[in-house]
Amino acid sequence: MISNRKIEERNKRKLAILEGSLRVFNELGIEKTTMDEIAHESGFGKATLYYYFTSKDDVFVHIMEHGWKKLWEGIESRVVENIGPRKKFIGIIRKMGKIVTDDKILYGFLFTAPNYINDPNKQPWKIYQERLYAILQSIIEKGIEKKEFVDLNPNLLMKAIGGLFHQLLISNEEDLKDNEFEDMLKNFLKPKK
Amino acid sequence: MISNRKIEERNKRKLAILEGSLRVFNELGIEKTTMDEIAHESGFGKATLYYYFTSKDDVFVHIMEHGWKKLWEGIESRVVENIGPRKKFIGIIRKMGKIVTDDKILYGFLFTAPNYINDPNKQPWKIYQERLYAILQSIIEKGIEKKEFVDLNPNLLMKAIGGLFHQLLISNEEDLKDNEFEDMLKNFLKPKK
DNA sequence: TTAATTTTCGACCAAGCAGTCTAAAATGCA
DNA sequence: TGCATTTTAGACTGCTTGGTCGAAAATTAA
Repeated sequence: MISNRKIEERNKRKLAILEGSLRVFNELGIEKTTMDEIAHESGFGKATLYYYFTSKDDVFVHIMEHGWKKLWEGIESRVVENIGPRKKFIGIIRKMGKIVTDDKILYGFLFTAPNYINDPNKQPWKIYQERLYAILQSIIEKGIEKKEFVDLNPNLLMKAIGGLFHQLLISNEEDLKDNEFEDMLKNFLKPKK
Repeated sequence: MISNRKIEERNKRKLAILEGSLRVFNELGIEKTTMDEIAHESGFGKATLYYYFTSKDDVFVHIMEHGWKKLWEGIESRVVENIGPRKKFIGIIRKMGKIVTDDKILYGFLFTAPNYINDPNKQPWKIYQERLYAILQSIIEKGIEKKEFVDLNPNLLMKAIGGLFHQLLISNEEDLKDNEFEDMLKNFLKPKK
């Protein structure tokens, strides 16, 4: 029999293992991290890791999925808001900024994680990633159409924003002021006269 | 005795090994690349690799050093040119863009290579990297001072440019037009009114 | 041609590590 | 309390892989 409390405790332990893994992954890189190290860091025996996860890959996949899902779910509601593309875009980016800066370790890892898994069928986080990109892309297109954004190849703007975002938010500078970021963003979106 | 021709041939072979390594590193990632694989790809026996390089780390270090050195040397002469910061900055960035797009495989690898070497004393490419950053940083500061650039934290602008650069130039899009890139850059640098 | 030097390489070795096995400890339940 | 289930873990295994060895092949110089 599987009581609800039991399941919850199990999930807590899974999470503890994931958090420990993340710390070690982050410090040593995925490949240099051993399961023994993860076991030590998260305070379980190695065999216990294999009780909760099927493999090292499995641990990695869970971390990725959790992070991307959280990011997607954080902005999901804003997608259907009935406001102009400029406002919507800035709103979404700011929300993402908050989520990411709230857990820099996780997202620092997420955004720089190498292609550790090769099999595309075993990358469930990609669903969320692709949704996110698709949404942003479509907002950018609308923004350009309505002359609220600079008139550039949307694909390119998307990449630039991605780069900006990545570089700005992953940095562990404390002096990154909210309004500075927004100024820069606005500068980006400002249509040419 | 060591004839000049001999040395040159040796260097050619070293280069062939480095090129083979780069291909494999790029395809599989550094960690998943085995010395046997590199040997196969570059057409030598494994032991021969160790005749030319002392270790896998050594191969990696040589690739990094070669790439960063090339980038630095490509822009070095422009640093002392007697022109305004705005022009100088755009000139340098464009030159870097050319170098990078001319060897996307190398620089794609360079810009995304994980911290494979931990010992900071064994990262000779950092010299070039740091010089490059320092130069750009100082030009940005001058540009802001002279009101030729947007008035933002230089550190932040530096990061954004890095992100832009990275994302724009590494993409293997063929439709990345020169003027588009420049427009975007100019938009970035345009001072607020 | 022959002796010295340089270059090449496959077989081998040892370390490190993902994943397994077995059994013990803890927990739940009657 | 005693039985069944769940959870834990250290020892072990087998494979992968960085790096070495010793000798053979190629090249050079006389």
